[in-house]
Amino acid sequence: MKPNCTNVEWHGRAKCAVCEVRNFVLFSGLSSQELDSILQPIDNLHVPQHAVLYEAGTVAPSVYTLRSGLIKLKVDLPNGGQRIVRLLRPGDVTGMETLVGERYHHTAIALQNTDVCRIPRAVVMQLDQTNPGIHLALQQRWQRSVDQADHFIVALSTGPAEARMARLLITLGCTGDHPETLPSREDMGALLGITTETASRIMAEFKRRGLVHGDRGSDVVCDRSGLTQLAEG
Amino acid sequence: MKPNCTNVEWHGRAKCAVCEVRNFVLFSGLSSQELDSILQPIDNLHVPQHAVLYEAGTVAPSVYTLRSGLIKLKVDLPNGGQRIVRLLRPGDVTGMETLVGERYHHTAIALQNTDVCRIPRAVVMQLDQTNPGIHLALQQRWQRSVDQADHFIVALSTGPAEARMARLLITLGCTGDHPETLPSREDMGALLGITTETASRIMAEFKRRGLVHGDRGSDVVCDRSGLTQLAEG
DNA sequence: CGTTATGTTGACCTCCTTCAAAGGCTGTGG
DNA sequence: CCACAGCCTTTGAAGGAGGTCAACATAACG
Repeated sequence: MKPNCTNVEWHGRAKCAVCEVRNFVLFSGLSSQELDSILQPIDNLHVPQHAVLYEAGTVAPSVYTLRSGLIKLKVDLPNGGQRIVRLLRPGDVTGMETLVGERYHHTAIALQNTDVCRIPRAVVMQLDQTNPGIHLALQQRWQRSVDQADHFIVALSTGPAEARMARLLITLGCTGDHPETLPSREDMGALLGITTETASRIMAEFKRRGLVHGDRGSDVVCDRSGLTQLAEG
Repeated sequence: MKPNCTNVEWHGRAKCAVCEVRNFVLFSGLSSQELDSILQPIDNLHVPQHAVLYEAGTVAPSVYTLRSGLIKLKVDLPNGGQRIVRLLRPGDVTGMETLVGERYHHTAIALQNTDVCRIPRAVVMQLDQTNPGIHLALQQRWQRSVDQADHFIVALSTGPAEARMARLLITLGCTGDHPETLPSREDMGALLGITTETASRIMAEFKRRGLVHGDRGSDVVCDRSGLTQLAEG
């Protein structure tokens, strides 16, 4: 049986386009047979909203690429709270810490219904050694993690809460075009290092000022330029 | 002429012990000649306190390893302020973003008198391809950057300012044993996302409570257990 | 020495947290 | 279908934490 990635009859295959691993492998000049043997161990998983993809401290040698949805990486604080340190969007890779260590450093939880590919660490390591394309892609993913972490420090943990919230909405891709599904107020708080109540108050104020228009529920459309202005002040 | 790294007559060679690049190269089974040709382009630089090692946005294909001293990586904020996103200590590597892009993402400034090795990116890339040991070391360095960035989010940007300051002192290795040279109050503020005044007030309060004992100037000895208790509350 | 950065302290006010209560939305069972 | 429970969100009031602005002290430096 062919692995999902190369099986044209698999219904979820359209989303593979964002999978770096598959893309690089496909263009690496391997034979179709070699290709299949490499891709075989790659599992496609559906992670329902609020489900845990992996838990901090767990030993499980797998790397994940996000095909659709939204995932938060959080760490639990000694006082019982939590702090979200990264948001994963389609195309992002997570769990790379298992390439150099054995345990996950965060707990990964789906904020929306999400599809991921689970790639055994051995597969990544093998490809990394034999395929220069994968090698570069891996480095880029690593750097991307660093960049995203830096963004959390600079944009989401610096300045007054209002400006941070504005930056969060922009980061989430809340444009004026299409409605965007936002995280809960609690998660917003954990993202920005503020309380749930403050997050709620700020969002309510944004709605009153017309910076976000709520088409009922948590689906909103944002005033990009207005938010950008707030983000800088 | 022999490169510094392998020249036993070079006065600064003692500090090479912390240099991952050198260590891995030395044990890679290369001939002495090959070794020299690889290490030749590696420059040793002294970076005086307050000097800029590299500037954000600059194109300069070099990676640096820190041999001694302390360096801050900062980004400039739109409002004129600055935010420190990482601290580099001996053994750390920085500038790895130039392995996958061309520009530095931060400005690197020495907080103390510092010694670094400047390694052309081409050297790193070549070693990365030919030497599995270097390859793993690189990945570990990348992961270390991610871990440190996460630490800045979780420990230095979460909770009340007092707890964050306590965590900063612990992070800086302020034990009860030997006196530790601290950054300026302004830099502490940029590290924690608070104002210089608040940083000063908290440190003054710590001294009054006997959590840090100032042997004049910015050299202090800390009460580790007391700080640890504050850091968790 | 004066001059200039850096650290300290005070007063005031804003922002954010805390604690509490009330309002909405959803699912479930009668 | 309705009632009710449970969860999330919103809002209020009060207090505390941190920011701002300003004065002053102290140390570094020519």
